[in-house]
Amino acid sequence: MRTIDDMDRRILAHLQKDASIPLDDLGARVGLSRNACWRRIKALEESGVIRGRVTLLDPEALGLGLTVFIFVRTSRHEPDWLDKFARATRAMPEILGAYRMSGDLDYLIRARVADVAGYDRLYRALIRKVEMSDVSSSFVMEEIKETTELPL
Amino acid sequence: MRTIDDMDRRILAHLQKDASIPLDDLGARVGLSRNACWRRIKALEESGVIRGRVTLLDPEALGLGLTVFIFVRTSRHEPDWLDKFARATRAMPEILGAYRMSGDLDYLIRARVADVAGYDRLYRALIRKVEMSDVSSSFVMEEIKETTELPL
DNA sequence: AATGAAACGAGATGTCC
DNA sequence: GGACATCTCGTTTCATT
Repeated sequence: MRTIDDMDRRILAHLQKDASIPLDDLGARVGLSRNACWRRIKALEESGVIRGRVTLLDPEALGLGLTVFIFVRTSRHEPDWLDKFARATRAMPEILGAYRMSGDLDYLIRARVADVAGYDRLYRALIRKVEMSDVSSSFVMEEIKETTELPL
Repeated sequence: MRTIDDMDRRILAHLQKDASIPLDDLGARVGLSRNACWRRIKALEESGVIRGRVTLLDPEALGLGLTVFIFVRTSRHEPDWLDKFARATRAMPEILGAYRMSGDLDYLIRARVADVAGYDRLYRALIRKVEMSDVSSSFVMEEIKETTELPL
């Protein structure tokens, strides 16, 4: 794996905020020439530090005004169950995140839907696909922070 | 606000996955000329549907192997407290998401840290900044799904 | 081994029909 | 939607330290 130095971090910090910044500008900001930047970025891509460049959309504008967290407990702890759960959540586009947790909570799901009716559809589809003993949901009233930027 | 039709959705679906796709390829995939694609994208940017283009990084490669969810209850419900909480979470780069919730849970925080020691530092920094009556955390054992793609 | 200057070429941008 | 001209910017080459 590539050793990431301070200059890499500075470059990544900028790219995390805005991937469409020209190499000239980026170089000027971090104090490097255009192709020194370019070489580092390419190396970071090849080593897998950079996962990709994506376009971020406004959920509100797309009619996805409601974020919901779904807390799941299950009595079934076979690997088979996890497999089914993983396939189900990955196949449902409303589900943005799914996590197996420590503690007494077993699984946590983060999803985006239009409204409460949309949540209900998601909920029904989910329990139809995977057996769950205890499901409780909590709606996001206010999104205080939401970022894709990792701490560097 | 702009009305988003089916063609817009198809374009956005591709851009959400990969922002660096050439306009020619994008046009071929959705069945539109490069020019038509370009015009739509520009309109979607100006109307705010497209928020921006960012680079996604690999947390593991950056030594951020641990995702943690922090559940917060507070006895203080003045707008002043929320203000302080919002400023604190926004200022802490380890915190990727912060939400005011419905139900008996008051606030939920999603964060990325290196390890349990890193979590402890974050926890201490947080309670030093904002008064909280009840904080409990749960660590992510397995990231089953994590995406920035919204359902279209 | 990493950098910078310069040249090259692909693709984005803007305008025409 | 297509065709065009222009120009920015990613990419390659090479010299330098």
